[in-house]
Amino acid sequence: MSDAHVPAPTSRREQILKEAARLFAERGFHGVGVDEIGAAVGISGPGLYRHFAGKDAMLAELLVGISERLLAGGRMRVEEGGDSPAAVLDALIDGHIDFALDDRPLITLHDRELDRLREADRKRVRQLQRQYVELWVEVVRRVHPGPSESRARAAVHAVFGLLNSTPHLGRPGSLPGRTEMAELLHRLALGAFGAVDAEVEGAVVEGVAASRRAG
Amino acid sequence: MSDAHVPAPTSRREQILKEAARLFAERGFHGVGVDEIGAAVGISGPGLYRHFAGKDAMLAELLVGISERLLAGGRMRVEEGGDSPAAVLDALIDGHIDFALDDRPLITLHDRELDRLREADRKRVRQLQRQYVELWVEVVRRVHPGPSESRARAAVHAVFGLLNSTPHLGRPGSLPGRTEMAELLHRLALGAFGAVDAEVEGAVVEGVAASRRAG
DNA sequence: AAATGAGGTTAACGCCCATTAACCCGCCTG
DNA sequence: CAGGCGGGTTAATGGGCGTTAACCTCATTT
Repeated sequence: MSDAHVPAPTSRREQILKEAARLFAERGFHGVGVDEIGAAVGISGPGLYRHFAGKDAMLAELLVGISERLLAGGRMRVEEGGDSPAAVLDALIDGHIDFALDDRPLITLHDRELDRLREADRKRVRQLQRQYVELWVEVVRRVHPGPSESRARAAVHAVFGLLNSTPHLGRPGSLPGRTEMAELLHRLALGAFGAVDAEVEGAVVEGVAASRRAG
Repeated sequence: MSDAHVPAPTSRREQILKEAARLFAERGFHGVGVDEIGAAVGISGPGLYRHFAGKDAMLAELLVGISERLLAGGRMRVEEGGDSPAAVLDALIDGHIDFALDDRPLITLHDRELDRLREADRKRVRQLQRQYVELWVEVVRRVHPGPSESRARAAVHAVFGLLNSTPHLGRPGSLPGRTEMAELLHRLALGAFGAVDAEVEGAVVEGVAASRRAG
């Protein structure tokens, strides 16, 4: 999970990153000016250059950071709950939900502004993302051995979309609070995964039966 | 409002919109220049202003257009298959999947660049989106009467996230082809909705039982 | 007490880019 | 064949914005 338990210097740097993340998520990387970011932390304009090489550097640090933390968290959960695959999947889902609910701006940036990065950073982020996906795919396939790998991977992508849907919410009040939301998302994710190999009543789909035989 | 109901010449204008959509989705609204859009359709630069009032106008027309078509399509399906709620939900899901799979750029823009619109257009788009969501909520609640309205709405949002996940795909080849993908997404969506009120084995959640009694 | 450096400030520079001006050409109508 | 006018072109304009320069001021160190 997050390292919130460590007091953390909460230095300028981090404060800036936090505000920048919020602003980037709200109005897009190109849509927010350096002056705005500065204003958000009380200093103004080029003062940011004492802490970062430039606007791009902030985005890069944000995206690499989030990807690393997601992957690290996922690996931790996989190692810890080694007994039951289903329990591991539960843990992965909960972890991702915590992330989506607590760090909305970052989740948003994660798949919105990736292409604004320099080649090197972008490759690194993509690699981390891929590893995270594959982590999930392995666990999902242990719980649901039926479907082919490509189906499992597609399902994982889709469930990420589901879990990351919280940023796109409507007006507050029309939706459940955080704890109920977390529980609901968990259910939805499990329900989706469960449907990957389940035969929809009455209509057995060829591909599924075939891949199950091929196992 | 738009004069889209007129058959439409299918000419320049639409060609421009199509390319603009692609570019906006790829690099973001602020990330793509007018000259690029022009180049994509063979003319260059300010020639676009013979067809649109400005860059903003293109985005506005794209977003309003997509929202209107989604809502119109949804309403049509609801009216047509009036017999079984489950059948209507199936139709809604299929319709949305077709959209997500065929008009990826638009789906992306749909929830990425909404805030770049002028107040009036943005309000219109949001209203259309809300109506579309409520359409789904009603149908879902007919199929799954248990959960509260806010839960149903959250579930709909989440399933949208699931269905719209296709743009974020990895490298081609690691994922199923279009027809298998459509079938898989349909299953996942149904599985998710089915899990909204299903009691996860062993653990009955208070809220669900309560809202079911309250009907 | 002088020196240093971290962290700010405002002013200036320069590029990018949307939009506008001014001008052009070919078609279709009268 | 005159005259619009739809659809383009290139050049100019002007604002926004990232980045750099030059300068300031405390703390802390020596």
